[in-house]
Amino acid sequence: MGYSQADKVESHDRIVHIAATRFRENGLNGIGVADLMRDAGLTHGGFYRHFASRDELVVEAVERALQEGARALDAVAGISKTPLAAVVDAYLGPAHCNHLGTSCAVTTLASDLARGNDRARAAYTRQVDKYLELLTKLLPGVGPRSKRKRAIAALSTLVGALSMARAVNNKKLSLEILNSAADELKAQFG
Amino acid sequence: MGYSQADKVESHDRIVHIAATRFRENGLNGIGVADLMRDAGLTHGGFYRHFASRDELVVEAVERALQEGARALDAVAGISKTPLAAVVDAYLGPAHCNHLGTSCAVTTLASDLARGNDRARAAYTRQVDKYLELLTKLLPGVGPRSKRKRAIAALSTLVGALSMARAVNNKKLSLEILNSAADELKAQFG
DNA sequence: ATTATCTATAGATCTATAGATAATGC
DNA sequence: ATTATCTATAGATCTATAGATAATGC
Repeated sequence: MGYSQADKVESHDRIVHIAATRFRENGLNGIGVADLMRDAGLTHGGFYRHFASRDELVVEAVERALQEGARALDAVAGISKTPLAAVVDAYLGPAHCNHLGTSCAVTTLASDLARGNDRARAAYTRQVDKYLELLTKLLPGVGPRSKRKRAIAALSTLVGALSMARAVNNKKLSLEILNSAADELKAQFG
Repeated sequence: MGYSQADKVESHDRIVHIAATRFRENGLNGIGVADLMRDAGLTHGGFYRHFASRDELVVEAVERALQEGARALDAVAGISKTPLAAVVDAYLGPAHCNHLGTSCAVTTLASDLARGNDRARAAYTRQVDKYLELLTKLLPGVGPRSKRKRAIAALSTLVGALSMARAVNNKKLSLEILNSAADELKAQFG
C-alpha cells in the first residue's frame, strides 16, 4: 500500500466511483462515509483529506453518476442504425431496471436531488439538457419547437416508466410497464 | 390533554397523517420518530405504544399518502367535462409540483419505495393499478389492450415529467418540462 | 519535511426501551 | 386496574476531528 500523491488521486477517484454506485443503489442518504471508505479499501478517518465534507462527495459522485449514464446512452445511440429504438430499448430493458448501481441517475437520483443541494441539482439540470439535445436530434417532427416538446415528453415517459417499474412489487406488472412504455414510444416515433 | 382510548385513535391518526406529509417532503429516511411525534404534539417516548417499529409507521403512512393522492385525482376527474385534460393539468400544474407534502406519492415516493419494504411496495403497486384503471377508462383507443398500453405510457409521462421538473435546478426548464409534457399528452389524447 | 492514511474518539442523532405519571373506565 | 403519554436513557450509528504512523519526495 503506497502513500504517494499519485495514489491519492487514485484513491480519490475510487471513492467517487464507489459513491456514484452506492448512492444510486441505496440513495444519497442510504450509505455513510465509513462504509464508502471501507468499500474503497480505506478507513473512514482519511476521508476528510479528500473531501471537505460529505456533501462535497455527494456533488462529485452525482456528477460522476450522471456522466456514466450519459456515456452509456451515447454509446447505445452511436452504434445502432435505429438509434431512437435502441435508446428506448436500453433505457427500458430489464438490465437497466435491475442494475441500480450503474443506472441512469436522471431517474435513479431524481427524488433525492429534488431535496438535495444546489450544486448536485445543477449537475442534474445539465444532464437533462444533454439528454433533451440528444433526443431532439433523434426524433422526427415538423420544426425545432415541436421536436423539443416531443423530446421532453419522450424523456418523461422513459423516466416515469423506469421509476414505477422499480417501485412496483409485482414482476409481471413491472415488465408490462417497461414493455408498454417502450412499445408506445417506438410506435409514436418509429 | 386527555388520555382516553378515543384520544389514542386520534393520536394514531394524527401521527400517520403527519408522517404521510413529512415522508413526502423529506423522503422516507428524511425525518425521525422524535420530530414526527413533536409535529403531532406528542413526545417520542409514546411512539411505540402506537407502532411496533418505525417501519410499521412507514407502511401506514405510505398507504395514507397514496390514498390521499388518489382521492384528489379522482375528485379532479369527477368534476370536469374533459376529465383527461383536467387530470393532466392538475398532475403537471405548478401547485402539485411545488407542494411535496400533499403530492401524489406514486411520483414522490417512487425511488424510496424501490429500496423500501415489501408491504409499502405492495400498497404502491395497488395504487399504480388503480391509476391505470382510471386512465384506461378516460383514454381513447381501439381496444382494451391498446387502451391499457396508452394508459401506462401516459402515467409514465406524468410521473417522469413531475420527477424531472422537481429535480431540475432551473425554474424555466422546470416549467417547460411540465408544460411540454402536458401539451403532448393532451394533443395525443384530446 | 511533507503528507496519505490509520487509530481513536468526540459530539450529534436516531431507534427503541424502562419506568414514572396522570388520566380513563370498570 | 388499566393505559396513554412523558421523562430519561441505553445502545447503535453517523459526521467530523485530533493525533499517530509510515510512506514519499526534496
